Amino acid sequence: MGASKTEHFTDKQNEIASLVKALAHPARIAIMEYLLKVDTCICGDIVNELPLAQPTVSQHLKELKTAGIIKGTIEGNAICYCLDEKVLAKLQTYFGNITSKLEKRKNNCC
Amino acid sequence: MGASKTEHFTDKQNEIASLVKALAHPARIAIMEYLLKVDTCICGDIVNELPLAQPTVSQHLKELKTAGIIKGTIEGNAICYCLDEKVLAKLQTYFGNITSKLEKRKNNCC
DNA sequence: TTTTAATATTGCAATATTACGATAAACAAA
DNA sequence: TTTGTTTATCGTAATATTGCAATATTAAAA
Repeated sequence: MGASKTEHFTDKQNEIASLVKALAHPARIAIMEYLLKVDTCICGDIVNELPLAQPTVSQHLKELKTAGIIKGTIEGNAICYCLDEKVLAKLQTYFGNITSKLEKRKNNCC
Repeated sequence: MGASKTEHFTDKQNEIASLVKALAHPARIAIMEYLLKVDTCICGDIVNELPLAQPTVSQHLKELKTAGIIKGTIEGNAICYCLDEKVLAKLQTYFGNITSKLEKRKNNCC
């Protein structure tokens, strides 16, 4: 086994799980935070920012890109990366709905 | 390898990554949504709600519990599960900060 | 053209995850 | 006590993830 049984869940559940999975590693959280910090697209120095070898960083970037969290456009012989606002807004909305539903209910039985 | 190099990242980055990782599977998203839907602690029928075998569900519940997303209290010979509002609020705040920072910057160069 | 710099891909080893049958443990009910 | 119900754990197979050295690719610069 080892493969998730995605076919049994709703599209929305699979979508959220896949977005969240793309961020389920400290290196990818760090990449997102770095792209946020520099406050612009960054062309180049992502590898130098992380305590990981270049192929490893490249792999993490690929996962973020595949999930849609970041976008990368070729800029000369470097690549310009930035965050996709829409996709991150999706996550914010999702967790916002969850906590607002939880706040409304005040029967905290546990 | 296969093991994440968590020691190279900040505590906060590791914490968020670990929370997010606990939700990085459609079954665990489904469990969270079910606990939200029933609008109370639920004692029992989580296994019946999911298209997975009982040991598999038990394992997913354990991961959610270890990460702190859910709490489980023994209730007779059943177990009463519910969401931990505080932990989910942490995620909401995190993604809220990210999107609000992204919205402020209007230099969308990509 | 040759060199240099930036990024991607390949291949592989170590480890983690997912899933479930079998079984155990805990406890209520008969 | 025996039985049934609920949940956890063990063991194991299949698959995925993580990390990096080696190498390839791409394009600017010399």
